[in-house]
Amino acid sequence: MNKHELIINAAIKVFARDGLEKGKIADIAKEAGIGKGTVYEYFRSKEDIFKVIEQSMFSEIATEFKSIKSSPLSPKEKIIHIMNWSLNMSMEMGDTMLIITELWAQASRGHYHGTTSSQLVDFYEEYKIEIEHILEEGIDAGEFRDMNKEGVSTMLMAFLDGLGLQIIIMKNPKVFHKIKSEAIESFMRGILK
Amino acid sequence: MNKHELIINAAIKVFARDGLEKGKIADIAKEAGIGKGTVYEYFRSKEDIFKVIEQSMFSEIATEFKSIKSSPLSPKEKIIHIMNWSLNMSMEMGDTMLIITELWAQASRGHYHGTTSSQLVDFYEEYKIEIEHILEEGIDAGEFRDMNKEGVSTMLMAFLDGLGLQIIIMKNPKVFHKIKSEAIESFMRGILK
DNA sequence: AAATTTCGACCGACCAGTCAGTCATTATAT
DNA sequence: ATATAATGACTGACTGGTCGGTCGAAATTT
Repeated sequence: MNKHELIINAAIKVFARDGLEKGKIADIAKEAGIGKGTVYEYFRSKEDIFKVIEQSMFSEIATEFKSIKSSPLSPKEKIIHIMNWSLNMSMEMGDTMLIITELWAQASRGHYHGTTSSQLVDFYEEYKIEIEHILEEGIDAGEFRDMNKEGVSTMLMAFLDGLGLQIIIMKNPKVFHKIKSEAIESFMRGILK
Repeated sequence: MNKHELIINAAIKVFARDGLEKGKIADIAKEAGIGKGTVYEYFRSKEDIFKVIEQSMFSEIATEFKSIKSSPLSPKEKIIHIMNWSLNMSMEMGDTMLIITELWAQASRGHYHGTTSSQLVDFYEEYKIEIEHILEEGIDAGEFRDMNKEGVSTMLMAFLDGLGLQIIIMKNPKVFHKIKSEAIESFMRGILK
């Protein structure tokens, strides 16, 4: 297999298990079945490896959003689709999802270190606006009640993050298949006309 | 001031700024205006300091819940009260709240390290049930629609966590005062009869 | 009330372990 | 034979935790 990818997959496993700080380069190398030095043939630093993982998560989300945006679904269907997709992703992505909590922790420290905007913050800003557009469409189309769009958009993202966290933390992801439909139902009731 | 408390306050600041791993004992000591050795007169280890902070967060929440439970509020009012209180806490607690993301990251790694249940997981389990009771009361009283109580309870907690995260990450907490009422409104619409 | 002793909170130099990143050497491919 | 890739022993910076020593205050003796 392509070494680059091999290292990334090993790193995802190790970071998910031990976190970004405690996850050792030596362990990533071992997990990938290569020597430690070889890791540095493909990546400048540990930070660099993490950045690539982060990037691939964001780009997967970006791709999905683009496809939703250009789909012929109604606003209501779009929101339901986003919720379904996001929750399925939380349930299926396993190790990669675990890394999101690392990103949250980093972003929360952003205040202090003058890192005015982490990539994650930019991400939230961007998709908040995307969702606001969908809500607007829905209001205009008479599907949704009138609402504070920024509020509801923030809510939806908060909601998906929070459920993602529950899924990651709790051991029994099967329960969530039952919960998912209730969650979507309940959220939609809150915004439908 | 009481040294124990002095150290804890300094540690909250340092952990919020740098995280549990990168936050140095030397910095905590400097922040507290004492020598490094003195820190170890009051705490066994860095881990120990963190545990105390964690504990105090949990006990604050436990106290509030106990008071809600024994209050004469209607189920609907109880849920609204919980949402208000939780979101205000996220907005006002500042540094202490930043530490919650560290807890999330730790808990998410729990899978691997056989730490079958972190204190955080136990916490979620417990309050999920508390909320289910309130929902049940509300259904019986005819205030709430019939619902999958476990699903909605999980949802509510996910929702509060997610909004807490948004508040922590985004720079402008003022926006949330506006959003808060919309969030509560929208959630309640989802479960009211 | 002055001198002496005891006490323990406080301190920071030090130690031992850890780990990211380097580089001389070896293995492999061309 | 040369170039390229892979390696892991090595290094140096870093930091959690230790411990012998300091010093002001409280207790005790004179």
